[in-house]
Amino acid sequence: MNIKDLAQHLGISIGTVSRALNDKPDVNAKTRERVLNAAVELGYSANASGRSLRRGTTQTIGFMLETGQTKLWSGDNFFMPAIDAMLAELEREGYDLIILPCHSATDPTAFLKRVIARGTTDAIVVTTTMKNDPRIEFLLKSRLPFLTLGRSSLADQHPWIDLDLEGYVGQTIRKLVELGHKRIAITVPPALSHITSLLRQTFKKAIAETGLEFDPDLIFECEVSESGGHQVTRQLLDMPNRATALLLNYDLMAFGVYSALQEAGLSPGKDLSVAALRRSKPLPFLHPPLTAYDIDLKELGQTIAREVLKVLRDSSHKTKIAWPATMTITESLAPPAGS
Amino acid sequence: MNIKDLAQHLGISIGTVSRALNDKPDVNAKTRERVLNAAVELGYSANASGRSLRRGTTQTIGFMLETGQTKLWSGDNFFMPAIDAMLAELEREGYDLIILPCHSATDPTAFLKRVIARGTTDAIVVTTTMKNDPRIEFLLKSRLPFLTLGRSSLADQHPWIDLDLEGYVGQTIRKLVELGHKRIAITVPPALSHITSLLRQTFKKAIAETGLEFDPDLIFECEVSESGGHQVTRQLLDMPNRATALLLNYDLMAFGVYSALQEAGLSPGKDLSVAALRRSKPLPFLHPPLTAYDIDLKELGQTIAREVLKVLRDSSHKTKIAWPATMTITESLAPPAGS
DNA sequence: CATTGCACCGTAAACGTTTATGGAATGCAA
DNA sequence: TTGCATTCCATAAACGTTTACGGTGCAATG
Repeated sequence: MNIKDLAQHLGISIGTVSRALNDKPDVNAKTRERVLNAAVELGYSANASGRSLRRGTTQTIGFMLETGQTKLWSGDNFFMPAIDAMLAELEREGYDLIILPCHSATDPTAFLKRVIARGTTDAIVVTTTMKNDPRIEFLLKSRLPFLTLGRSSLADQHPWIDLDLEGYVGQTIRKLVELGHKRIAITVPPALSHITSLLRQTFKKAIAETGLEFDPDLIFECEVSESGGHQVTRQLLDMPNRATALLLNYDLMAFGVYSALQEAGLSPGKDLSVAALRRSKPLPFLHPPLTAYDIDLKELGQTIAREVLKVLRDSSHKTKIAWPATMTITESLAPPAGS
Repeated sequence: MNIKDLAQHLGISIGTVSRALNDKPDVNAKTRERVLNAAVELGYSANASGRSLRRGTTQTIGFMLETGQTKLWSGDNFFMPAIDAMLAELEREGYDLIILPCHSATDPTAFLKRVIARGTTDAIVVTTTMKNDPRIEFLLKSRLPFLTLGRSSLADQHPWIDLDLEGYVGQTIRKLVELGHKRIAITVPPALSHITSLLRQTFKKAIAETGLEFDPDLIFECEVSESGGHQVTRQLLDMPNRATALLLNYDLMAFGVYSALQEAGLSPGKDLSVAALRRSKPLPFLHPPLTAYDIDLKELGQTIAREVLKVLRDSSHKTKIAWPATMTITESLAPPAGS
């Protein structure tokens, strides 16, 4: 089903068919209608290769995903609701979205290089951005518009959207201090990730701003999982001058935290205040429910879509968005035991 | 960076460059080497549109995903490890994989129609297959090779790979009967899904085969979530002649089951045997650990990739695979309380 | 009636590849 | 020397679009 077939079927030239389908001038209203009807009737859609070869544009946004990653930005079903929202937003502007999965064993930069050279997308959204990310150096040299989810060390040179972790940390700590806590702990993922150093710095800064004393031993670098939470809690409980509040960088760790507390005859909230930076999943069976930040993934997806289009249309546009979220405070936060 | 640029840079014709890059004959060994070196040096990859326009093939497999779906085949991070394995397998054969997300509000059949008409992929993998699935009727009429994950009512006419739920259910029930259980319950998702009717039939058949009496009241149609599990357990405990074993179609429901049991002063395993059909996530903090089927997602991904290529190369090839899994039996299965 | 302007349409070039075809150069046998 | 096969390469067509350009027919205008 070519444009040629369609033209033949209608008894007109392919030029006219193309103009009719693309809302160009120089085509009679009746003819246009005939063409449009025939197109839906025969199920014609312009061949993607032919069109983009001629146009020099694919009308497609790429969303690069590294399979085998389970960091803050990629894990679980975090992306699905955001992608759903992106799709709706992009469709209104006539763009498609495809997800480009990069195999865990292939070099992400080489992968990007091929994608760009082949011209499969007009712009690209990059996930799981790392602090020193070779992909970004490469993208900056290329001409392809891109937007990162997460910040790299070159954040000032490229458009990005990131969770406002600084904000979440600061707000939580202020709340804890307000409740009377003096020794506050935090978990951070193992070194590689940009998040690790960001959290470390932010935590230190936030503690300093409240006038508390900063103790590096209260930063726990640990596995991002349920058992990681369990382990950290055991460590924490064994400390001589132990913390009275714990800030988790991943909500599911709370399972481990809660169970470790129970094993020690302690209860969350009362004996140890617990909060998480981002709620990745509703956890209705944690008692008490967990204090955490709820992110509006739908709105986030919309924003990602809008911003990537802005960058696409104006390459000088440098989006920099620290994404806000609202903390839902529950009984997992309480004044420290002694007070 | 065209093939023309590359040819000019080397001082030879584009025809020779193309032949060199594609391992065709009629090109001097030295010339070929020069071309290949220049290609990597200048970062040349053939433009996708040009190539596939000429070749009539995109060397790409599509993986259709419906965002906003959280059924057995799509939810959570189920796909990621499988896709990772698919990528590795496809790469060896020179194929790429792209994920095609379909917005929750757009008609999946129309979406497919566009994808096919535009010729974006050479074959397609369809997920969240439903019992009466209009997508499949359409795909059967089209010429595009496809493979479904899950079975439709037209399963005998198209290639599919599906979880061997019949096997899992049968094996579990035999095990329970062996332990002495006489009244066994099962949960099924709300009606729409193919899985619902499949599970109903399979359950009935498996019960009959063991010689037990079939009681339709022991099939609980409920929400696929933690709170769904909670609700079902409450219902179950309130029955006069209550079941002594419960088979969950979704492992995370176990959170709700366990907590409802505890609230009633009962304990999982001892007072109610609990098993799940598929372990979607390790749940280290359930005590006792949950009996469930563990699926080898890596091998599954490899198989999906291999089979879709078979279908692509031989359209008469009709893959039909009920995917096996091994049950890990724990103390969540025990003889019924009275025995 | 001749001229002009306009609305509409067909023609052909171009996008970046691949590949069938032909042709130049070389080597070798007669 | 000629003839012929072989090796290597250049040329050009083709894939399905879009779009600049020119052309036709008709109405309006002088």
